[in-house]
Amino acid sequence: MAAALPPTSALDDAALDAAGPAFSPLYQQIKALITRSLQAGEWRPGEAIPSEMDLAARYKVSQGTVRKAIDELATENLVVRRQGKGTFVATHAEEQVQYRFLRLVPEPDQKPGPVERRFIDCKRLRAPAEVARLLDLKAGDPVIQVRRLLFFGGRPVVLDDLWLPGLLFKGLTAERLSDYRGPMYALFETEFGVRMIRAEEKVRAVAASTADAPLLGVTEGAPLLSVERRTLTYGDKPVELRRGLYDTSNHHYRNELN
Amino acid sequence: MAAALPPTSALDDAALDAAGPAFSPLYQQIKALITRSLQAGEWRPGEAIPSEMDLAARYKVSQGTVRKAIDELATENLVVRRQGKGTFVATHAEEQVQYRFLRLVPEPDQKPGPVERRFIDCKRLRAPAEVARLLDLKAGDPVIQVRRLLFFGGRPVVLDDLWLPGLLFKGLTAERLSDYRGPMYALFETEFGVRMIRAEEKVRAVAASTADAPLLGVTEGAPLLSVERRTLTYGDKPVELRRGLYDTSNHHYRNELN
DNA sequence: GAGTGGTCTAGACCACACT
DNA sequence: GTGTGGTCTAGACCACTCC
Repeated sequence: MAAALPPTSALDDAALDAAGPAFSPLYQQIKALITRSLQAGEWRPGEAIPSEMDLAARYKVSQGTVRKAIDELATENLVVRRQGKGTFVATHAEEQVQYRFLRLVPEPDQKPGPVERRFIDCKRLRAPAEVARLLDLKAGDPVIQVRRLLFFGGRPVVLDDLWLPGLLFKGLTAERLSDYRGPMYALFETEFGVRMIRAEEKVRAVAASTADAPLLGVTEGAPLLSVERRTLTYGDKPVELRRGLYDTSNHHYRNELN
Repeated sequence: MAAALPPTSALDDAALDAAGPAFSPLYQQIKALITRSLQAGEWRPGEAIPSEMDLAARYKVSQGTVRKAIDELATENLVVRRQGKGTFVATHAEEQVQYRFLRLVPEPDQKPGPVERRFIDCKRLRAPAEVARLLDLKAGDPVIQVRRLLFFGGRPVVLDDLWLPGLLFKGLTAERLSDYRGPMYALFETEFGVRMIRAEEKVRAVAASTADAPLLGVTEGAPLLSVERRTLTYGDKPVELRRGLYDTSNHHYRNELN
């Protein structure tokens, strides 16, 4: 580790004046360095990162220290370890489950039918104050709004409204969304270099509005699950806002508590 | 480790015929042994377990192996590590947050008022088929049903219905529930020796029924969040079934996706 | 067989809490 | 000071994948 400070090194007073503890374990520093390389695209999604021994040599630390750093990156789903092969940059493209963040599952008695998508709208507009605030933008900044339906077994179940920062997603059109095979987040990752890392969701029960009810094939006022998602990329920077309306007649939102 | 098999030890054919891989890392075996002691109550909730060095000596393995076992137990919230003090058996009694499993949070504009509880009912009955199935009981086995309301800032927000295996919770009465200060799971833990480890929840949007609406102070048909929880103890044994109805006018169900 | 991640060990030292 | 968990190291061997 040439650049990083050893844990016990003295710091000048100016550094100590800065906020936060002027100390972090070596493996945390290594983790931060690897994360920086991931963010900078030094290794592309799906590719292998250097082996633990290589990284240990690069950063001048022991393999065990690199291992602990990678362990944490793996539990945060930034990388995936595969014994005998290497450690790979996580991707939304080659995942076992289609939608990593979608917690909606069919009731046990339902047949898991095929999933279809229909993009209703994709337009550019100026960010309303609330959207701007949640995306860390200024009100009036360009944003892209996308509206789409998800069908399970031929029936509409999810109505999604998305807001994306216009600057990050230049050139996004309804056509590109429709043509792309695979999860939307995989397209964002490969075409726009925006990697969805984690998300926060707020779930509520709401009544179907006059406008939304026919799209989901429910009666006006029918109870729907409202799922507001704020999706973050590296450094907890928000890059997507999403409001989903779920018809939970034959599906439910599944969650595990630990 | 006297009893546990070394990772590479040969097994006779009968053992190989049994389902599952006939191998687990040493630290997993240690983890299982510690878990067994936790389950058996060798150390009570809130108490410290032996130090890593002591456990290493007891099981005849290195401290690092014990450490890895405890690390996993800590991430599963079975124990809590405190630097300089020791490792402690997790408990619902002395927690920073009142309700570890309750994901309901007030809207940002709401003042977080005091939480009050009101127990409406606590009766013994025979398990309906569905309840029995989910609790791994036989239909007709004795169960205890509890109904209660949670108030936030004086207003009813959560209506809970619980089903508990009658054999595990002998002597549970509405009075004991009302008199107890602290989370219900803490009472279960200290009075009945039943430790809630993790849970699965199914969330849906439903319309308020004629019977439930007045309890929550909403109009009939108003959209409510239905939260079905199945709570598990050691060995993933189900020990509680719970159906909550949440009024999400001023609160929401919060979730983090990774 | 070579290379990768996974496990296990033994020992050193650090940070923290109690006494 | 003593004891606890937390970090870091160096080396050995195992399990898996691919050539």
